[in-house]
Amino acid sequence: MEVRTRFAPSPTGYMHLGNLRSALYTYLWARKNGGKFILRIEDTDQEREVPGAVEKIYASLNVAGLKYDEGPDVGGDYGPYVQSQRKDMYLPYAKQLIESGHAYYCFCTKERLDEARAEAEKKGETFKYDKKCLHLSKEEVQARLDAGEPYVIRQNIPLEGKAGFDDVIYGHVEVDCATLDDNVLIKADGLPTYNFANVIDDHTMCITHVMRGNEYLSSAPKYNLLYEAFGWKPPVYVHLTPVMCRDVQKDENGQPILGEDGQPVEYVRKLSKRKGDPTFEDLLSRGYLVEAVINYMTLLGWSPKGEEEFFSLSELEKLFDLEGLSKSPSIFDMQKMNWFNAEYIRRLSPEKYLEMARPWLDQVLSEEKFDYRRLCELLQSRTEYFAQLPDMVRFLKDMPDFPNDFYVNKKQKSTLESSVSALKEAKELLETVTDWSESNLHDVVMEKIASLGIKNGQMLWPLRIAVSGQQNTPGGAFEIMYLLGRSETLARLNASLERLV
RNA sequence: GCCUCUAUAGUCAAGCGGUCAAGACGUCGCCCUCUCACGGCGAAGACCAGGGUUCGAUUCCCUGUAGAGGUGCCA
Repeated sequence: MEVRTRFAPSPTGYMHLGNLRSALYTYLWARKNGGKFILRIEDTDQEREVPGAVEKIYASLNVAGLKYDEGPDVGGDYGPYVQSQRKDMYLPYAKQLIESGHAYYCFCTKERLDEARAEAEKKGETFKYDKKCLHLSKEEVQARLDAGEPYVIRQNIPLEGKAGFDDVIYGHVEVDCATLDDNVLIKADGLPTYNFANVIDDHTMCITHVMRGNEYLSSAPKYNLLYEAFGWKPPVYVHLTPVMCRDVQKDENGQPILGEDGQPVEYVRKLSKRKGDPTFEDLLSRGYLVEAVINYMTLLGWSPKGEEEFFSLSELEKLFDLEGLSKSPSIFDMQKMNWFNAEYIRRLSPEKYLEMARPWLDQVLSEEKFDYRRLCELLQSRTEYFAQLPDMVRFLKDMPDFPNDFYVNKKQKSTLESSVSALKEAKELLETVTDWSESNLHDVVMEKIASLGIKNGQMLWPLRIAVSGQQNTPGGAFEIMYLLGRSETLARLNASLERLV
């Protein structure tokens, strides 16, 4: 049988990284088996509808390279692929369940239920609907329906016995029916709840593997009861762990709460856009590479067989398996994300790097004044993500203020005094130099160092400081001087020397 | 509170009864070196606790603890 998987987000906001990873695994499993990957939009909650969110989903899947075979904007034989457009499909199935005694009409008002819920909570009990409407006579139900009274349809869960299902990752999961509530299947507005729609849609769309977030693990037994009631074969369930984030506990003023040891109290929570965690789009806009994000996210919660950890999407399509999925939530590690990205950046061709770096360099420099090609050679191994670039090169445009003790460096045997004399020598020498190529600068300065009989660091360290104003720079003194050009270099050298004497 | 799931270094994780308990990020040290990176070499660092089962448990079972999820006419 053809494998059919689906990614079924609700259009409530952005593509966060946990969602991206679920989509990724779902996509990979379909590809691995030569099956179909389907996009379905779950928009049955009209109140939470966010305009433009659906388009964001399309766009994100598109840039991620997760091409779906069926979906709202690409069509397919099992449409529509938007739940609100499938509205009329659900009621007949619900009525079928009513006929077979697996569901029933309920006329209880929200107010009555809220009260009961509050009361149960006060007593420290779990609220369960009391099945009041289950015991209504057929005639009464019909009469109230005819009178146009608002109603919902509830699942009739047995009072006793067990309900369970089999999950590829978690094995057999089973609960007592007594702990399960009679969930609403069809809401008063006529739309199905997720609890109902997922079963109907997955079945009618012939989904073979239901891969979805872990948050459905505890309600899956109820869904299986529904499959049984219909006499349908349940899909293969694969419940995926969420992506977590470590954060510090804050009080109502946003101040960190300190523990007994005086350290902020940490806790683990799901990645959240609202709490400032990056979304997929955020990472891309900061200059992370799609391939790096995909690679890292895949490995966060899944492990391949061997030692290799760099994979392209098409390699993953062959390699991916369900066995390597982990059971416990994993914490998103920005440092490792950065490392992966830096690694991908280093593997870029110089041309590609230049192309990607250019807009970021343009924010502070201009290509007419600076040799971008040379600059990029220096920058490539130092870039974790492109958004770092403006800060890294700003000193080339404007000479920063810096304290004179920058010149003092024990390891380089550089002191204020040695710097003054070295810089004087350098100034004298450089003023005579006309061939401002990097190699010539190197040759003449090294020659001078040799003739003075000093250590390289005693000349090169202060020289680099004097023309860059920074202790750390991408590249050394020769590279910086070359990039700045002759007149700017000499101007900076003079100014720095003046401040020193 | 109740229900479900999870538990190997700071993080991601391999392991699936017998291992000196892989590997990667991060950290630290050394080398390279005019700085920072890159690169090379090396180091420190883990089986949540207590009971079982077994000749032998990180691995299987139970209990506890901790964390996560659920407990919605949200998904």
